[in-house]
Amino acid sequence: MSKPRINTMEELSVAIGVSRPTLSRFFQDPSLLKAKTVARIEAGLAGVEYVPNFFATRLNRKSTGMIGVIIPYLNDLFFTKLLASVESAAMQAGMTVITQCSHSDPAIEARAAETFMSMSVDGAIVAPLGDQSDKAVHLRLRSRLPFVLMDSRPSTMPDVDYVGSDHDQSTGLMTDYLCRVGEPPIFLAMPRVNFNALEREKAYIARMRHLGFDPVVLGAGLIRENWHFEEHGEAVLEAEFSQGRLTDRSIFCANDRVAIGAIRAAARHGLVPGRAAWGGLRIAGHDDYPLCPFLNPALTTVAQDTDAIGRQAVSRILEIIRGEVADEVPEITLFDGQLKLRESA
Amino acid sequence: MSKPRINTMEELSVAIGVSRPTLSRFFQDPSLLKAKTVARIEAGLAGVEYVPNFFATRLNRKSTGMIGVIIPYLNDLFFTKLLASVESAAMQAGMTVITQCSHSDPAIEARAAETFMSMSVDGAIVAPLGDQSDKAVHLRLRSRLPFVLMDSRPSTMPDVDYVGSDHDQSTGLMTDYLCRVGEPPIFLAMPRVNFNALEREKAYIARMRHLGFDPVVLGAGLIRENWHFEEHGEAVLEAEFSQGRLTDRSIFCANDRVAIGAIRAAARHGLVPGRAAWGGLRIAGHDDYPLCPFLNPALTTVAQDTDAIGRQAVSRILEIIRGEVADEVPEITLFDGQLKLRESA
DNA sequence: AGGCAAGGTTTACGTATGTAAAAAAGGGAG
DNA sequence: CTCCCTTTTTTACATACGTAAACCTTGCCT
Repeated sequence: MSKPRINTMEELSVAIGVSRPTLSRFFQDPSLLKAKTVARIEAGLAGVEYVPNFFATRLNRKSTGMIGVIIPYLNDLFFTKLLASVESAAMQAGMTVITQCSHSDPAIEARAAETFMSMSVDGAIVAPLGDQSDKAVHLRLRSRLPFVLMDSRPSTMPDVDYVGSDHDQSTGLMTDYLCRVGEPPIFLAMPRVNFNALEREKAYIARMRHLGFDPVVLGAGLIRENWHFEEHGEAVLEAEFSQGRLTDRSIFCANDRVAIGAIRAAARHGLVPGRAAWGGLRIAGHDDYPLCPFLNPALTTVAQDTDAIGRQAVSRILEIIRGEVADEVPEITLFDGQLKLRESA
Repeated sequence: MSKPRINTMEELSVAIGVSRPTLSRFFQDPSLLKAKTVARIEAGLAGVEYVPNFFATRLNRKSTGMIGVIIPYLNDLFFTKLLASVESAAMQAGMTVITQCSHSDPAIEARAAETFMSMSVDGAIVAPLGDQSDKAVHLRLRSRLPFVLMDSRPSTMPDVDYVGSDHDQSTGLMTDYLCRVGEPPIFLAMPRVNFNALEREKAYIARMRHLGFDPVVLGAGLIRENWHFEEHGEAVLEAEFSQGRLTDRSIFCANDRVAIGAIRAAARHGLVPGRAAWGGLRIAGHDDYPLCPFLNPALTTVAQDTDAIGRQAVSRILEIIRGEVADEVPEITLFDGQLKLRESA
């Protein structure tokens, strides 16, 4: 019942009665052939089990049609959203995306980079780890193939193509809002797993100073460098609330997952953050994690435009691949954040 | 300053002064060579920029050392946890994982399968879509290479290797618990995006009958086939609560994301689910989504052992790859769920 | 010194396809 | 019917490495 299996183009050519080079052209671009020939090949193909060999195909081509993406961490909906956006844009451009997750381990990140070079991907989009990232790996990758950083970047690589959010703007936006309608906020820092952590902290401090308030950063001391953000947020605020401190303050969390932990800590102490709530406690986040609207209370936050970031990263890497860029002129694209006013602040 | 770039093994062999076949053996297994030779090659390699060509390497090998994984949806922490577990197990076995997400689109799933066949992955682990999945695609993949289904499976493929949770057990566990300490639960169904949705529903009904209670399934009518689970849970219960119905009942949600929406709906009506709470409303979930402990109230649920599932899927595919199995004897491995008693029920 | 074994080198062929150039076939117009 | 143009086939070579067999070194042992 099953179709006869054919392993090589050679076999296929005798089975269909068309020459192998013609088949080769057919698989690359059927429009190069006469409609009649195309029909004949397609008919033959329908009665047969054949898949062209990926490796042989790419071996002797200039372009592999693949773009490699490295993300630092999988169990975070922010990165999955970003990845989905990248994949969608790449697919639309006819590219195959190879994703590797570095699992917050520099060694794995390096191995992924090695794999990409070995596979001659047409370009690489990398969301780096923080200081742990081996800069030499990024530089080596960049020297070998089109390369763009995404989501966060080291301050030591200011001259590399980069697509991300404007954290001065987004953090400023939220700081402004919180100052305008209530007590100036305290900043609840996040683990320093990437460069954004520090960038947002700095942006908050700068904005507060600009507004004439004293910045206060919380939780920077006991920050462990891991991805258990909720735990971190809860632990820091639990320590405060249990001493009766901060129960009527405004708390701006470095990201939504920290804020989720913060809200949890508040709940354990019978506190309900939110403008209308009794007591004056407010909690805000950053990123617009998909679950924000469903939290209790719904989390006020500032959204990163992950869709735009993903699309722009792909669009930029395609430009570089196609050589449509002046060399040595890296492009930095920053997207604005958008205020999402909900219940918690 | 940068090292001279070398593109082929041939070039490398003249640069180092070792024959190409020797280099080939070096890259595959240095232990085949004398320590002195290995040292010489490594020294040469250190002064040079060379990465073996992935495609050429795999072209003429029997094994590619890759295993392909298809997951249906990225923006769900359950699948990312599962994927992380698979990747970790595969890496430990020295395999490279190629992940493709079908984005809940059968066409993309088919394309991913095609890619895997084309790349001659050593085996494929597939978490299928629901009824939309093209069964022919799975069967074709299975006929070509080692294949195991993961997480959910169609009832029409009972004779295929499968690793997942025992939903009769897990759903029964929660049903038992809810019946024992309170009002028999209503079941809040989830969108039918995969086969687990229906399987859990059936398991609930069977267990309720067995306990002598009348099963009641909610939300099965307005189920849209998409992954907006939280929205679904909130909408269904909003409709009930706003009519004053179900406010003192036990509600067993088909998964945690539905439960998150359910809790949200409750909160909007001033209801706080939980055993100790006033009113008697209880809400429970399924899966142990990573955020469960941080919800307000913390969600009582039954955990799937994603780590075991991922490891077993890899371990099984490796068995098949190595031919350590009697043919035609598919293995079905189901892991037990574990009750996670928290606050909401 | 001669014999022997281990490790390396040479040589040659295989892998499945891309690609280019020359030769042949086909089809339409005059 | 013949010429010309387009499409396809033929032929040949390229891609980067795996693999096997025969040959050559080297060093050790007797």
